[in-house]
Amino acid sequence: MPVVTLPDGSQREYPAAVSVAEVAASIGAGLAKAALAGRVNDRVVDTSYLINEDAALAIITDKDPEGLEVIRHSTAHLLAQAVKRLYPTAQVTIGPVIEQGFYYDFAFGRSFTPEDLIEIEAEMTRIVAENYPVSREELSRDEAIAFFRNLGEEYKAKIIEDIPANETLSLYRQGEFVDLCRGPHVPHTGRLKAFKLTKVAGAYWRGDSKNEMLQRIYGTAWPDKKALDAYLERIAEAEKRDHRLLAKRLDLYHIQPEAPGEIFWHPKGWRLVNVLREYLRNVQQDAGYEEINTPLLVDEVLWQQSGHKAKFGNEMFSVSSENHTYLIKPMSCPCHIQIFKDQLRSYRDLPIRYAEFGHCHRSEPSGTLHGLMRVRGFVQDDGHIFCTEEQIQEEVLGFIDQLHRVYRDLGFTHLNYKLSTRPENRVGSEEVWDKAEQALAAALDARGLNWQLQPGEGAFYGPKIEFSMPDCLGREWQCGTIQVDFSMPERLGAYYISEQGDKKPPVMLHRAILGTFERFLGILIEQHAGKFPLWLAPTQVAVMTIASRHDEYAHNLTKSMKNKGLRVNLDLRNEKIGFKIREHTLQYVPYLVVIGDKELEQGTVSVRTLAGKELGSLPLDQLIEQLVAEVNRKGHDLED
RNA sequence: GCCGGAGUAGCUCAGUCGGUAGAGCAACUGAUUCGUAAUCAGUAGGUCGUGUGUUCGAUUCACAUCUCCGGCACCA
Repeated sequence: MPVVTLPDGSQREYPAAVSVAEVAASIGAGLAKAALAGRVNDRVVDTSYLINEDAALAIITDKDPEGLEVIRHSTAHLLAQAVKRLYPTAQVTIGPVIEQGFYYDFAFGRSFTPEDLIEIEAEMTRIVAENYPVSREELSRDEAIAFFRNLGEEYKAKIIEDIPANETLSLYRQGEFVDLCRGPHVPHTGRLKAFKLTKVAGAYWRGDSKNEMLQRIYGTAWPDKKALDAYLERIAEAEKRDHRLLAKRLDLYHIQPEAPGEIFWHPKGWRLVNVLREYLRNVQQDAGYEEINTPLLVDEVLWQQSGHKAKFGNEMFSVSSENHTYLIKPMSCPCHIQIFKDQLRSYRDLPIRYAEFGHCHRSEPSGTLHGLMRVRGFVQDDGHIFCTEEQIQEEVLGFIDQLHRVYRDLGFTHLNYKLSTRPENRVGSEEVWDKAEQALAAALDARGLNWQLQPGEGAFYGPKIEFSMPDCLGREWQCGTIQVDFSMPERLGAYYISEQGDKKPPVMLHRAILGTFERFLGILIEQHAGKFPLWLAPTQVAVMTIASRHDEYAHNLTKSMKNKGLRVNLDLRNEKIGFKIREHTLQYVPYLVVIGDKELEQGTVSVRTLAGKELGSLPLDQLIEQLVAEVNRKGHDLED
């Protein structure tokens, strides 16, 4: 006599074991129709699940996040069924739900083409129309292995072999198709109404590049057509923010085949870089850093000592001259240590903070290059803090605060925090790694930040906090970082004299706020969709004349504004004012100044904002004052 | 690096089932001196990513190669 407790607290008693679907039906026909799954005592189960003792139950529909997940998971099965019908030699492997959709990996003799996707999708629609019930059955592990071997599904059998022998596995059957799966799934294939296959790609079996490559098909699925269309439109909109497109339109940089992964910065893009650089100089100066500069080419001997050569030799560019091989620096830390150890340091000197806008190169694999986000030549806002163990906590906290200030100034409100811990390939003792990892975790906790652990993802010399942000399509990129390093100073023979008079290696903190100017600007462009706040905008003001008799006046006021440090573009072309307004608007210039007879007579300027708001005529001095104030405010709200 | 897709004028794209290519915008020239998102007319512009092969003939077919795009693996 199970008693079922519903989310509103009400209870229903049933004479015998009852399925989730039957409970839903006993509540109402609408709910029975909408039920996709059930949550029984916090476990998500099929609607066919039998409740035989007292339990809490929530009926899951497509309004619940779990419901959407079930839909996507079942759509992955639907995809696999369609593929098996059309291409019987394809073998199924795994088909998980991912953010916004799902994928399924197949082992198949050839690649799927975009044309195949259309046919597969049509077959999926057919299977939906055939409306098969989705049923669950259980098998022992060994039975399951035999079952899939018998079907010729070698990959599935291999997956099951990795599962402990005593476990019972569940299979899901819909029509002729059977797949190993934990579930739960929708009750009928007819419940899958809105899906789209989005792309094909290769993917390594078990995620290991030593293994063969499988064929992965990605798709997305939603409760109804409207939600699917809304999603597709959202993606299309997001793509318009892509920094690669905007940068072309705004004339910021280009890349060409002779220098893959290297940026040709155009004047306007370089202005952005310089604005950021000057801003960071000030921030770092305030935080007690001294700016230094170190060589681009350094003898490979140093990289051997530091450990870089052994771990990352393949990714470093090299240059030979006379009898030496020089490696182009992939980072600046060993060089900073050279400056530290160039004189005898005392504990009284610590912490020593060095900063460098370090121009580095890394020979990144060709397939990874991506606009400004992943390049081979870049400038890091690199910095190293040499300190004692006791000073670590304070320095890490100070850095996090400093980073937050910068990100806020630049218009970011949200970033993701990750703690990456010891990788397999590493230097330093376990004890030292323990200390370093704990120090970073403690700092994150001290600031009350929500962070995610990434085991094994740390640098070879130490763990790191990663500060990352998503691009316009949701791909995450690491920007800022701080890393604790107990090893490299000692490897390179850097010491200070402690209070007790003995030589000790300093702790080294590697840190970057932006990470690299290139990647950060990519994110920044997408964040603002190319419409930069005044203090960052490459061109802040466009001055345009109505007729050539206004040229001299326009020249003079442009000069006055430039003298106040504003970046002004003077447009004297013989074009109609509407044409000029349009062009500068499309270039996202924040302030447009129009000069005609009226302004000439009154000694004023007519001002219009990028958003199309007319500020009317005002004296030049007043405009300059307003703009300079806005620049200094760094775009923080006018209201506060 | 691996799998797949793509590369035609400065940009966005059309086209050629093998007979050396076309539009819009931009550029240039001329006219227009104009008040808040496109003034009009004309001109010029391409060894169809690169190389090799097949062919009477290749931008089109084949092979190789480079770069870009989407994933995968990588990311100090």
